[in-house]
Amino acid sequence: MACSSYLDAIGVSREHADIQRFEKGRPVFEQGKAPVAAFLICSGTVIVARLLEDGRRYVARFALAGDLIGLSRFERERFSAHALTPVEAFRINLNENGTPAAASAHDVGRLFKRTTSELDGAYSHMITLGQKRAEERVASFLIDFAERWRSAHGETREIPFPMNRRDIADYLGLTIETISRTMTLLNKQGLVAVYPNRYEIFDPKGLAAIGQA
Amino acid sequence: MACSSYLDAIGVSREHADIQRFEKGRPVFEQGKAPVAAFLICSGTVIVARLLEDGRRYVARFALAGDLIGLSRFERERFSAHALTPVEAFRINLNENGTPAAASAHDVGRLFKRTTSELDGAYSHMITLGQKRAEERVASFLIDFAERWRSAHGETREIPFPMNRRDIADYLGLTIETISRTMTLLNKQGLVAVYPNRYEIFDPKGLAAIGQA
DNA sequence: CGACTATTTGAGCCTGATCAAGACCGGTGG
DNA sequence: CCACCGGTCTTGATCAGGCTCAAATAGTCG
Repeated sequence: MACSSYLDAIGVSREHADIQRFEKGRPVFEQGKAPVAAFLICSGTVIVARLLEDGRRYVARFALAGDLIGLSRFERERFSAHALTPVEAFRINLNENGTPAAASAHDVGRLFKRTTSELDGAYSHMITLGQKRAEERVASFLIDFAERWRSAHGETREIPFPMNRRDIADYLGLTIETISRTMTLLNKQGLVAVYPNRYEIFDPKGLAAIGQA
Repeated sequence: MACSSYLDAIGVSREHADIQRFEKGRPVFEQGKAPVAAFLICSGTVIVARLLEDGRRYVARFALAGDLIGLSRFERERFSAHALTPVEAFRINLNENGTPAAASAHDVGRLFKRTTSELDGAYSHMITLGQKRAEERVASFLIDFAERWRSAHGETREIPFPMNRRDIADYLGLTIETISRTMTLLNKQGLVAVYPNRYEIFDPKGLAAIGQA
């Protein structure tokens, strides 16, 4: 099974990783509860989000096959993770310093490298949130997600939206109306074709030029 | 010297860490150049920022004594780091997987934990950028920075601004004018006293209530 | 003291939020 | 097969928070 190659990539052996299945809509872990473990997504899409006191929601990331979630260790989970589609994931038990139980120094090194690149991704997303206008945000999301989707699922012409507009809005710090309007705009410019639950990029360069930075 | 306790915290021994001094305004490392090493700030303040093609700037963080910078490993530095004040820092050489040369598994574990908490900080800042209004952003910055300043320099009534308004603006995704106006507002509400290069918090709870989330 | 820069303040505008319909889509049952 | 229904998405009109442009003021350093 291809999934075990993901395990190899972080240096966790099969016998330390239980595979777990989640139906669409089910929580993988929940904000406020005691942390259970990290999960290595094997198939499907997971949304990682935090709910603020006043009801606003902040979406931190969309995790695809090959992605690790639930690494940061605190007394309570800071985020909820939910399956946007049926999900298969390896459950990886962690010891109290946040490294996988039964991992070698070399493996921790690989995990560490992964974490620093997640950190880099987080900083990139901050730029999106702090400095970009609506059109730029949506364009970079469409490019970014397509790229990640393809690296997880292979080259496909069309990319699905496993998430809804609300999810995208909360991820990009915009409203659903602005997401919709902006996508329509990019559509009319002939850069992409956007449908309710999938899209296709016609002009990657043009889109990238807008998403830039 | 107190600084070496910072080294202990990440499990790097004195002999693997050269101390280096930077004058105010000097780069610690520069965007686009080949990465040199990580630095553990020992005294002073460092600003970590990225310049976008179109001239916009994004400030990722302000690093104080005890903070580590330059950990993420890529072919080229993604950020520049500059001394906002005179800075002393330990230079920590890294091997290609991004872990300190000559660190034990246990030490890498500690470093790893530090990185995950930096990641958590990054996610919190994303909330600030994606979901908060100007007043909320400035309030949380003032609280946050005061807290970090005090944990690095001890309890002081007044907190200095080692950075200028432009730096704060680029950190919060706002303009200098909005920073200025908002601070004046918080000032008039009696929550803080803001001067050009220092401030004092009068009502931590009230300020926190605004900065919330 | 004077030149220069950083910060504050002011006025008007624009982007994206809000409020409000309307269209579309998928599923269900007659 | 199609009418209906609930939710999601799109589109429209208006509003407001924060940006832009502009000028005054306050610091800073020689």
